[in-house]
Amino acid sequence: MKQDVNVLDTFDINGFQHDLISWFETEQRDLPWRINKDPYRVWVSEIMLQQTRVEAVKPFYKNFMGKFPTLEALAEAHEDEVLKAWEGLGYYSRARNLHSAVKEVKERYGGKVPDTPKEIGKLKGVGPYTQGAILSIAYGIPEPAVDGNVMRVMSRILSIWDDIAKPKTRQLFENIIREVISKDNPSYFNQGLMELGALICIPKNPACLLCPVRSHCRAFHEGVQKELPVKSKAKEPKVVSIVAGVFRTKDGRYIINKRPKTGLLANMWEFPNVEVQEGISNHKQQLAYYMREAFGLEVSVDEYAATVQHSFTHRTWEIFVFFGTAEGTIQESDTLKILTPEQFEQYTFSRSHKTIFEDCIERASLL
DNA sequence: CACGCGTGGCA
DNA sequence: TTGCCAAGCGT
Repeated sequence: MKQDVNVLDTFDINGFQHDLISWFETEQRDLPWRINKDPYRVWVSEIMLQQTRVEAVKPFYKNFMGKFPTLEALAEAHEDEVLKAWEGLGYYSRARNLHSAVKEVKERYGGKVPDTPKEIGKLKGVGPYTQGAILSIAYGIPEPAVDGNVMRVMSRILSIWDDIAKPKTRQLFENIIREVISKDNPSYFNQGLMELGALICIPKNPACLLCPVRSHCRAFHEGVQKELPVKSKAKEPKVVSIVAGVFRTKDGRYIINKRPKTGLLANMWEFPNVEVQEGISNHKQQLAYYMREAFGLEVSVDEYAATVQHSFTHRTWEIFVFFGTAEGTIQESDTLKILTPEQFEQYTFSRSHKTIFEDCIERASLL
């Protein structure tokens, strides 16, 4: 523990705090979650901002707060409504965990967001970063909120060469922040570090000449700001081939089904599809076989429609899409629906499957 | 600890 | 066009 903070032995903590907070006071962006310090509003913003850019979050946040303006409103909503409001933002378990945690706060804490690390850290979806962010921003409690920005900024300021991709490194920075955080204004200190990381101390080509704390920056003085932070690379995403069917019924509706409730894109709707087995080249045959085995449906797989590429951080989908038709009466269920194109609006899809609809529905209707 | 989990912007 | 991310968390 003491070893962690040896890097601070000759560091001007007070000067750094002052220069950082002064800069944040005048230069902070006007953002919808900075209107007040309502812990619920701060909480929602912190969840949405996980691994997501400010510009992407803004419209979702405004819409979400319009629909669920208070903790009680969100607690009383149905999960489907919450997920619908999250549609397109990504990382959907964030929405489910937030909803679940908000309900717990309502029931266990009478609707007041807890203000201790112990209690708040137990809430679903609230990890070390979010815990510190809510405590410092909403309650003014001097807890570290170490995210990617903070690790990048502080590794440059203190010239720390530990690999920030390693989980252990986050703890090193938490120990450092505990020493350097402003006890008078932990909210602006933490937000200032993140704002600096977003606007000035950016990953590539940091704007050091505009930086309010460059006089405190060891990497700048050593001329190594572009080599920090050290971050090892993730391995290559694997390519998964998928064959999917846009099946139309006689009355012009389309078959969709619901994904499993765990794993990738849990609970989202999609066109029926199956991973292409190694060594199988007849995609149409495999899809027809799958429809029979999975849904008990006899379908005709007709013409090739398109190949849709969709990349995740950890995997790439290569989706071969075919048009087809389904005969006879089909039994709808909780996980199988037959929709007119207009009805698609009411169901939640991932971006990749939306792409398929937009590309294919129109064309299928012309066949 | 390593991995799974989305999306859109930008060089 | 392709690669690299951006205010992490759960398991």
